[in-house]
Amino acid sequence: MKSTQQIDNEALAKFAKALGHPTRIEILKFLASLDCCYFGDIHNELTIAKATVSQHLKELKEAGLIQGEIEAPKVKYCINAENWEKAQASFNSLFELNPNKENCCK
Amino acid sequence: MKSTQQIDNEALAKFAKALGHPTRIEILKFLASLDCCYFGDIHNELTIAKATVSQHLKELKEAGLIQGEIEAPKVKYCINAENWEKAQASFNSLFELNPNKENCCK
DNA sequence: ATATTTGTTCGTTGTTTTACGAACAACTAA
DNA sequence: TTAGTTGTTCGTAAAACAACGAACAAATAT
Repeated sequence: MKSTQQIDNEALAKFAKALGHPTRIEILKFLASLDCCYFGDIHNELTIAKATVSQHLKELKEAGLIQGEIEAPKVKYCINAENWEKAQASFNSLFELNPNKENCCK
Repeated sequence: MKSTQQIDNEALAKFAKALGHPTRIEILKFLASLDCCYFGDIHNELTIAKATVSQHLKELKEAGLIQGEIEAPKVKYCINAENWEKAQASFNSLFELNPNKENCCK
């Protein structure tokens, strides 16, 4: 059986992995700045093919960081506020460990 | 020419990518809890081949999150405190964006 | 001098990621 | 009914990732 610790590590790693691409960071910052918008708005902000944008949005959605809703023929996207806070808490708990500032090696 | 924004996104994505694997999270938490230790101590904490551990350490080092020093025949590792704080600041600045809690879609 | 300990690097295997164009589905407008 | 708009999905290709055993390098111990 998995320990809670391992589960936490996996949850954090999953969020981190979703944040691990500049385009996805850009999308998240854009969404956070607007509350809500359509696929086309996001695509306009970027310089990559729509198929690629769609793929990045899918990953962010699967990680739980955003959510989308069809508003035909458009698709509306926004940050998933609940999971956004969970992610924030996860990263905080990692960085709060605050390792010794005197590095023991170089 | 790249905008500062893009550079920031890349720096953050680089940190996030390094954090994007449960084993690497585990390594970082372990290191943060001890100030410093040897490769063997890290390997003992995990249940994977030493070649794989070495590979994960290399990635964490390339992301700047840890540093290592040879103390023959052992290798000492620790968190890179300076970059750890930079990473913390990067994630903080992302999550501080604090998107609207009223999700516009589901 | 030889064997042992400690980690890294190499080579391999299979999986995942990133990016794209093209095809498609679903709705709207003419 | 037909054409246009909006995004997703499919198929593909190249690169990166994850994991391993084996070989190796470098120092220490015998």
